[in-house]
Amino acid sequence: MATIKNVTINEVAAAAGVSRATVSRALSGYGRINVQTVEHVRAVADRLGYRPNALAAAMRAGKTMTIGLVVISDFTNAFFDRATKAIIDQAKELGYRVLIQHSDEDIEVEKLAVETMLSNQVDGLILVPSSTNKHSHLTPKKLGGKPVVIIDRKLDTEKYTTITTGDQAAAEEAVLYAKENGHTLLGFLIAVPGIKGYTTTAPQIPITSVQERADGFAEGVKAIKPKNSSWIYCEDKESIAQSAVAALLDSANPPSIIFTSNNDMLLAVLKVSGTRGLAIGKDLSVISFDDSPWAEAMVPGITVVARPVEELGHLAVQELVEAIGGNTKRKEIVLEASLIKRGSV
Amino acid sequence: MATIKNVTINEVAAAAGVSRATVSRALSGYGRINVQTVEHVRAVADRLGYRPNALAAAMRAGKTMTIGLVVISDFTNAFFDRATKAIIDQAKELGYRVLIQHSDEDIEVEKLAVETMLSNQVDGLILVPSSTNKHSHLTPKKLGGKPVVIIDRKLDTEKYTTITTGDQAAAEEAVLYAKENGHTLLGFLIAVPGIKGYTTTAPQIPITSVQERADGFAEGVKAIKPKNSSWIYCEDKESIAQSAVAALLDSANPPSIIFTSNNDMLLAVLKVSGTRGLAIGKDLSVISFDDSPWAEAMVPGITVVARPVEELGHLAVQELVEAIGGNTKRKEIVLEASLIKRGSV
DNA sequence: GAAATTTGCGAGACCGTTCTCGCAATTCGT
DNA sequence: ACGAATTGCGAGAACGGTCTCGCAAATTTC
Repeated sequence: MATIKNVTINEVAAAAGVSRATVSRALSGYGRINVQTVEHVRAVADRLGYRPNALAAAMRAGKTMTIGLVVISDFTNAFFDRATKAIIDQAKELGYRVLIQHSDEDIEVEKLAVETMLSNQVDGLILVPSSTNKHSHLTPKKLGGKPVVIIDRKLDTEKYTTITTGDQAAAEEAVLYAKENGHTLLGFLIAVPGIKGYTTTAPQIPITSVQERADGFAEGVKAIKPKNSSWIYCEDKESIAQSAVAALLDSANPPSIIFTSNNDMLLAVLKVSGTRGLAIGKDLSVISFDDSPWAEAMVPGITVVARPVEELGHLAVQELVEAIGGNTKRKEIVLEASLIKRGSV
Repeated sequence: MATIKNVTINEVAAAAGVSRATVSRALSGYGRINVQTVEHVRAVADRLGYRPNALAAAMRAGKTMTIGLVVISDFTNAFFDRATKAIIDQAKELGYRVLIQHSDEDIEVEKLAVETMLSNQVDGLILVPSSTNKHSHLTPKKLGGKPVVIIDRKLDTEKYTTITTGDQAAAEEAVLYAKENGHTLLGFLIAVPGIKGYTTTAPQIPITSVQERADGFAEGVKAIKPKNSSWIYCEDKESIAQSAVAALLDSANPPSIIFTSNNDMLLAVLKVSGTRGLAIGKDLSVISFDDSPWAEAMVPGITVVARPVEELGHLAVQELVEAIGGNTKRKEIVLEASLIKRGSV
């Protein structure tokens, strides 16, 4: 492979007839240096096509201007893609680069990813945690003092800056809205990572945001006292989800509206109702979590709980950069989610 | 910010009572070294929580095991998100990390992104080019000999390894399929970056994949000789796209089927037809580019040209890593796109 | 015009690894 | 038992920057 030697600061120094130190001063703009020298060095550097080695600078400075993002990768759910984009762009805005790894909802993969990030000397981490209670790899000692911002979910500790959305209130609001529209037979389809198949008895939910949604639904049910409410907790897998939907629809008291905890579940509802010839918004209503362009464009539009994804991503970077800058104050930020009413109810 | 000093190889060496060189040998497993020494050093390193500094290693080795990905960010279109995921995961598989920047279809941003990547000493680049003919920033000299793999689109040169999908054939196939279904009034809605508003006269299309789609459609039209075919070239923006769709539908000879060049355009068609009460698959048919979970789940399902995104991403990494390894042979890989027939026609 | 201050720049240490070289100690061969 | 080969390890250079320190020259001050 073309071993084209990179131009280093030494070559520039030699060509300009000055020392390395002077070149560094000229290009980085610090210390005392003659204006003409600066111009001369700049010209020579340009001519040689000099490109500073960010690695070397980072080593000396102890800062890489890189942040690590460890995120679930689940792209039926536009949430993490949009968050990722927001994070990358805001990071660029603040002069940072982003290194990304996927944890795939697996705590061991997450640990490895964090390890990789730290080994690459990221200045800080943004993390969607795979587990609520397993965070021994995130202690300040393990992180070498590097700050971390937790997004989308909470941990069972208050040690870390966390940015989440208020899903419980929004979930409850969704249920109340269903009652306003005359629904008294409710179905809930909750995707739960880590379980196999589906079950009607509430399992341990390892993700706080999902737990919040379930809690919010439950609060709503308590408030509106519907004729019936059926709950299914489901593995996040297309075929399983479809069976779960079928089970809901085939039960003795089938729901007139189904609440889904994410877009995967929503798609399962759409698919099954589609094959059964049930018209969404007429024969069967549905409310889901997380908005997307297609939820809006569908006919009828899907009523969703929309979360401020871009805001969350931007904030995460901002908070992280502040923490990198030395602000050790822990924060717990909860952004507001809102119900967007469309034709699916 | 907690300035917790990282444990370096020097501390490990001191604690183990050996030299730096021996620690390095013990942990990296090269050179001549006593087995017991290895065990001892390993134990000490573990006890101290030593984490090698990948930056320092990279500097010495001249390799960062990091690849740079410069991609358009356009997430109505799941294409680039899926590709990004595939690339990150395949890179991890091969021991590489991924640094990501968005070019937003802007050549200047792209240049800057490439510059940043190189400054960060990536071992190679995967790039979705913003421009067909502006690639002076990609010459071997500018890249410092680092290899690059171009994906999704071609350049007007044959100097680079390129991985694309055969969109033209698939587009033509889509048109033929429309005829089979009795359509003789065709509408084409092509998203063209860089133009303002929409136009019915064919503009310069700066993206080869989009050009291919247009060409394929045109070939199809030539082959089936429909009663009428209307073309609209459109800025990739929601409101504009909707006006364009309205214009198509309000024309003297409105199409019975609309072909869209991407998902943004598809969504515009769905939205406008929705508000007008036109039933997709009955009153109006549609075929789009790029498959997605929701195109499948909709009722009726959307007929699409599906491109092998994950395969493309995997291949891109594989080819790049080969090139990093020293394989200088340029390749031009074209993957096959296929028509997935659903109810929207 | 001499002392004090300021200016501009070079020498060299340093960041944390890897890896070559050479040296002493051990093992081997006959 | 003595030279040859092998083994294990330490010293130190190198990667490409940044930055402190100190020195000489230029400028200012009274």
